Amino acid sequence: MATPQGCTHLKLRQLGRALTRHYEGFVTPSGLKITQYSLLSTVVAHGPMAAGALATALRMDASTLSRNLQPLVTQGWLELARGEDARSRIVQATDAGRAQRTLGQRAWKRAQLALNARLGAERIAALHDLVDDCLLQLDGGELGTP
Amino acid sequence: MATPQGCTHLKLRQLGRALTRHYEGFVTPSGLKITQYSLLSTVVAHGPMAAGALATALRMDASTLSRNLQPLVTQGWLELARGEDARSRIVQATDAGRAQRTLGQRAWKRAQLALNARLGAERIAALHDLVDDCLLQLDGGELGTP
DNA sequence: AGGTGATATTTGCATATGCAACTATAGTAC
DNA sequence: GTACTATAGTTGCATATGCAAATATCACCT
Repeated sequence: MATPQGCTHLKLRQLGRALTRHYEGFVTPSGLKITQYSLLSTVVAHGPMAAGALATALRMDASTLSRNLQPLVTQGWLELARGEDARSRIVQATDAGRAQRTLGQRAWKRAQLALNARLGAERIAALHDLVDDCLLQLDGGELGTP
Repeated sequence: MATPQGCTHLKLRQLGRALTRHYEGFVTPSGLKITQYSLLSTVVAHGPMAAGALATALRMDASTLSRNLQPLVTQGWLELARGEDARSRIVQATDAGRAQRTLGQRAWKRAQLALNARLGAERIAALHDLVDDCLLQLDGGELGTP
């Protein structure tokens, strides 16, 4: 029976920082930060969606999303429209946004393949499965708070 | 042969955000944010160390560390001293810092055990191993940049 | 219609993150 | 000993992150 040693959060953040450096090296030259690419790409892939739904999909606080959208709106890659419900904002990509996403996607693909090569595709696939499992578990009952 | 699907960085950040919420629920009441606890705990465990060494240990940019130290110095938990080399700053814990770390450690332990229970100790142990492997690989040659 | 509580988003505040440029010091070459 | 280079930290800038509170709107009840 394995007993985990050390802090999961710390380990994950360290790897996160390392991965950020890795991806930024490939993606930033295309004109997007990797976090911005994730956002833009999600909207393009999914189509117009309410801000709240986007935040939920990315498991991000709504206020964080609200601010993270701003640089992309300023660049003219995303725009906010009113939904039927006047409270909600619909996030949608512009033509320029779709074009930029295509650029970013190429850069992201190179980054991902380089990562697979560096760490081993098997290891990455295993990591993905494990992370997906954890996310599913955590999405369930929010019983974890004391 | 498994081919990884999706973006490793995005998955990891999503899990990171979820874990931050989980740990903060336990650790923040003790007076520290989880990131600050990691920093304080590392310094207490290791003893006085140069800022650069600490940044390297945490795989964090030196400028990020420099700023992250400030809240802890302000609280009187850490202090900066001059090293033999007048360029370097030695980071060390105060008595209050060691006491605060003990408090934080109890809270962290509860958070970690709750996480183990929630996700399964086996799964957490597997995740730790995988993350450690990745970190080792990435620390090697910085050949990943295009 | 008016009041009440729920929902969707944004703003205030504090912290985290990293790159590039800057400062200060050390080491080295001449 | 002065000039060049390397090293250690900090500062300017931009972005990312989340909680609590504020705002706007909706849904429902009376």
